[in-house]
Amino acid sequence: MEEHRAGPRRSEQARLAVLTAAADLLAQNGYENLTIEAIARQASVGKQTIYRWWPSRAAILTEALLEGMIFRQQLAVRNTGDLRRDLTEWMSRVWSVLDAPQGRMLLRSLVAAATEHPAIGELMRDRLSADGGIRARVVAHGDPAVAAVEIGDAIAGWMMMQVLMGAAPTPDGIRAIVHALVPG
Amino acid sequence: MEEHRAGPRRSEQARLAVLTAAADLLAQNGYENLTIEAIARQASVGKQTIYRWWPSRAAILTEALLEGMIFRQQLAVRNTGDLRRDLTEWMSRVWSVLDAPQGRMLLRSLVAAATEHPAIGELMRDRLSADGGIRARVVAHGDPAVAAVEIGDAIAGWMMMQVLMGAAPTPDGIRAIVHALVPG
Amino acid sequence: MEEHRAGPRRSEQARLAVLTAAADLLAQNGYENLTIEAIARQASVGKQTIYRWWPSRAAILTEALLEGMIFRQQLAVRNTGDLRRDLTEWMSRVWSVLDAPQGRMLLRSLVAAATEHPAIGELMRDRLSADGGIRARVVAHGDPAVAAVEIGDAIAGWMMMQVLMGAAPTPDGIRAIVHALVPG
Amino acid sequence: MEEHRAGPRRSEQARLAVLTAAADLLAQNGYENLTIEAIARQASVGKQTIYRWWPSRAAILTEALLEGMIFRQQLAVRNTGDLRRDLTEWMSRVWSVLDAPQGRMLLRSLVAAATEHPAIGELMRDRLSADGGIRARVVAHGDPAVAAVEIGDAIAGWMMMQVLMGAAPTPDGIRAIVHALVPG
DNA sequence: GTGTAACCGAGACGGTACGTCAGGTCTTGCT
DNA sequence: AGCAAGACCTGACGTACCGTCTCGGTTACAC
Repeated sequence: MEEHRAGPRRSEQARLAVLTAAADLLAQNGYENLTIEAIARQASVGKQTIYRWWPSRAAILTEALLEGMIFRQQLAVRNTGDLRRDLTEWMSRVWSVLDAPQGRMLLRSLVAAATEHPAIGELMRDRLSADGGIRARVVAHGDPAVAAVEIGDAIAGWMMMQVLMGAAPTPDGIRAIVHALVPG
Repeated sequence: MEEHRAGPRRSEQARLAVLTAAADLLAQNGYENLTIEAIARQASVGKQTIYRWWPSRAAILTEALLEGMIFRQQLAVRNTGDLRRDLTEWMSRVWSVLDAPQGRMLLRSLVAAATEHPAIGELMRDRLSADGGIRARVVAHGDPAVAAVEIGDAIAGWMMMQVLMGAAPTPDGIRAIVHALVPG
Repeated sequence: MEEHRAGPRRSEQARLAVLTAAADLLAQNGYENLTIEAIARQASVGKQTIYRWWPSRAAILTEALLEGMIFRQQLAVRNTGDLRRDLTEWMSRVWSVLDAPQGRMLLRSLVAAATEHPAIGELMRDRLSADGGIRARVVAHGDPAVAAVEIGDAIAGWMMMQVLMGAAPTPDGIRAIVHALVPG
Repeated sequence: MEEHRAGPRRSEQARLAVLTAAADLLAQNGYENLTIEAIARQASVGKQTIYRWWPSRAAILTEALLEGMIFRQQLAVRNTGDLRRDLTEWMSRVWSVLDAPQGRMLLRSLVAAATEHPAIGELMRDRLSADGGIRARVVAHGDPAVAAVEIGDAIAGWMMMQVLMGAAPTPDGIRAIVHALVPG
């Protein structure tokens, strides 16, 4: 049975204002400088409204990620039949996004958030492991299902590693990792 | 020519006390709760002594890593002739270290620190990419030099990814990623 | 029209706790050793609560003075008809207060505070210049109104001077200054 | 018998540099902002040299006062035969000195220093109580010796009071206090 | 309609940590 | 042994946020 209750329901407007503000501030200042007070200020929302609905900074970001307010792009992997070429091309596109003014900061921030909240790690993996039908193609390629998952993680992990080291991945690097992971 | 100056020199005792305290507190409380004040307290050192010599929390950790106060283990990759088996065995050993009471927390903390300080990312890569002569063996295996580097990063990145997602890597997972990266 | 605002009001309890703590610590340790942190600690109040409402140490003392938490005594000048005798007697009483265990320290502290905050100087003048109807009597005595003010300041200034020099005023000294200022 | 000792004697150059620096900084920044470190820096002197020879900030100022580095002016009271006129004229001159750019700050600073060190109070009294032969003239005027001292203190105290209250003394005020203290 | 209970914005509260400044002591190499 | 330089530990500074709380105002269902 549903619980019936008087009074107003949760304000969708406030919820969206918070998520938007959080996403904006994250891109501008990085995770370390993302404070609840700043989010409340930017969103013109009382602090209590935030504490009422979200248990942590990371929870806000998780929701913002799920709402598509961060990493909005749905980068699909094309299918030309050549898996290596498709993956290489897809990774290049992902990198061009991350190299945009605040892309690096954003990814670094999300990694930081993930250290506090595994769910964010999973969301990042999903965004960075080229999941659009790739798995089936990897399996079709000859690798068993379990390897398909691991290969996705390796791709995502490799990209994270580059960002954490402040490295700018070269076309050669991308080609090499794809060749190593997906034998022609 | 050396610069000669009168007056007291930097206190090696204070330096080591700070690094030790930082390493201990990191393992106990995680990076988010690692404060300069706590380090100073634990090390019986004035805050100013820390601010005089280190520009940031992350810089302290970098130095502690380099001094071998964190991840002390020198996990060598054995050479039985079978690269896949050697790597698999090495990764399992690394994992058993990370699964020790504070291993996971430590790695997560270092990832968080790396988001603020790329040098820490590089140090982690070195510790996690099985660099002891592996590169030569990978090259001997048929992959070009560039791929050897990328494969190392992929291994390290994959492990970081598992930790961030809170996943406990299975023997199957390890075997799969090694198979994917190092064709028999 | 009054300004209406939602939200919590200023806590009177915190305000009084701060003023009381400040007065106590002043009497115990002197102005030089009166720190905001000690006041906050003693009053069980956050430092920010102090900084929110008072711009300086001296402002806290001013308010404490006005609230009668320092120099609580309302030392009235009696009127026996003999102005010289009344003033002499009043100054002796003031001195006995200042000679009490912490009286000297308190006055010295207030002088120190006054060097940073003229308003405290004015409050001290009021407390030390025997203003209760004296002015009218001085005027009635033959001195013009302006001189009445100056005579009050001279009395207060003389007492401050004695305290600053660490001197213990003698009955003779008091009698002499009263005679000099108020011709019989 | 004199104690013979090896090694260099106290450096007069360092001593004067410290006193000069202290006097300059006092006039510029006020007593509250006069720090040992700033004096050492300004005087190009090691902190230890200061701590070796002076027990406190106030002791430095006392010595600087005695050396005539502060309130250098020797304001003499003239003798035209009219004591009231002479005192009034002298006080006006003192005030014009105190009203010079840093005069007020200096006096306020000295008062603050006196709260920590009675000797400074006495030095100020000497400078501000018109001691040059005035005492004899006051006595000759008919007041007993003790009153002469008190009258001097009252003059000095009155001036301090004006400075502490941030008041600008008017010619009328000066005339009034002189008339009150020195009956024609 | 009218309670009434939960929502909302604002922001004060007791705290913790920040990064800086100065205090007073100690150490080093020079003169 | 005095000196300039400056590292050391200590502790206060004034600021930024934390997470909790208290206000007045505003819905929106339940009676």
